[in-house]
Amino acid sequence: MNKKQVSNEHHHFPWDHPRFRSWIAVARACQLMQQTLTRRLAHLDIKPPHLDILINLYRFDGITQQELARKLLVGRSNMSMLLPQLEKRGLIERRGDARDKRILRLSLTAAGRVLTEEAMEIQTALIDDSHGGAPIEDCMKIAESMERMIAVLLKEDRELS
Amino acid sequence: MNKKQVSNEHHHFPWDHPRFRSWIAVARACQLMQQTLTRRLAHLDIKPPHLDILINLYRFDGITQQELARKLLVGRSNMSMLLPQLEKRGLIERRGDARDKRILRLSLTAAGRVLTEEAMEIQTALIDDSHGGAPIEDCMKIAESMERMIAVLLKEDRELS
DNA sequence: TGCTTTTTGTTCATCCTTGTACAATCATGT
DNA sequence: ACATGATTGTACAAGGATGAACAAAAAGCA
Repeated sequence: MNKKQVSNEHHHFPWDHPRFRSWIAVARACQLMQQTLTRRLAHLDIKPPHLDILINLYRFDGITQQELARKLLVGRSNMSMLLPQLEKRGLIERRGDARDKRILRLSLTAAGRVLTEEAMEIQTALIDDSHGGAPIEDCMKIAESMERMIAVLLKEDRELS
Repeated sequence: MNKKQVSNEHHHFPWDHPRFRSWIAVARACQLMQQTLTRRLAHLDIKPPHLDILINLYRFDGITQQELARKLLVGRSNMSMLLPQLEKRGLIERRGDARDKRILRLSLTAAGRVLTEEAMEIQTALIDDSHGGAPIEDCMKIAESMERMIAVLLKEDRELS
């Protein structure tokens, strides 16, 4: 009659575990969010990965490619593929560092800043839309859970390197 | 001194909005989860997309490629690329339907079922690990929030078609 | 100083994902 | 029955992400 008995029955399928079901929902929501954001950004001719980059350049002017890749949880080679595109479009600038000639410091151009602000408004509008007026406290709770998970998973990452 | 005054100041940057910060955390957690799962599944020679397919075949035997693609929120062409691989490896079977010759009905082979069970254990273990003993009620609350978002975003999807 | 190791960014091959165009089959309406 | 439109799966080209191999530059150390 207690919890242990109930959970020791035959139905040990993953989708019967609350945590599993919950995580599947999170993953699907992320997926849908990406797809919807892709559609809403289409007229600006950028995609979510580009926006991630632009937002970080907006916040952290002069960041390096390495730091940027680490923040976005992607490989350095990914930045090497995407950043030249944004540079050619005149949205960002890459300047070599005087002290360390390996480093390229990134910053937004005026045009890049304008486009980033426009895109960020689209993203925040989408986030507000999709949350459908859910209470802020729920968001805070979710953020805490997610940040705990991120910490755990990042620790596993470090240990492998 | 009240909340309204505080939030009406100059700092209308997205990352000052609780919902925005919360969603970024969700997205990053998903990303990390995928990467970690990829590593933990490597020795089975499958990746998260394959596991998604296998789990759905495990649950819904005889599903069609179309239905599978819809459940996974991916395009039909994606299934056309991945399923032949799994079929060649002897993990799944594709049989034509008698009544509707367009349809291919999918099912797991014995080997596929074994591998799926093994992979599902890895995934549930990872989910449990990463949640670090967080209370089940929190997971349920998160699941509810995410499912509400999914409903909203899916509705926008339908309206576009 | 000179040698080794580490860090930073690029290049390349590979795979995943998408969208479009297409062929086959079915459903619908006349 | 027959023409039209919808649905299902495939083929192909294009773009994004990854990891490994690589060159240049810096840091550590004898």
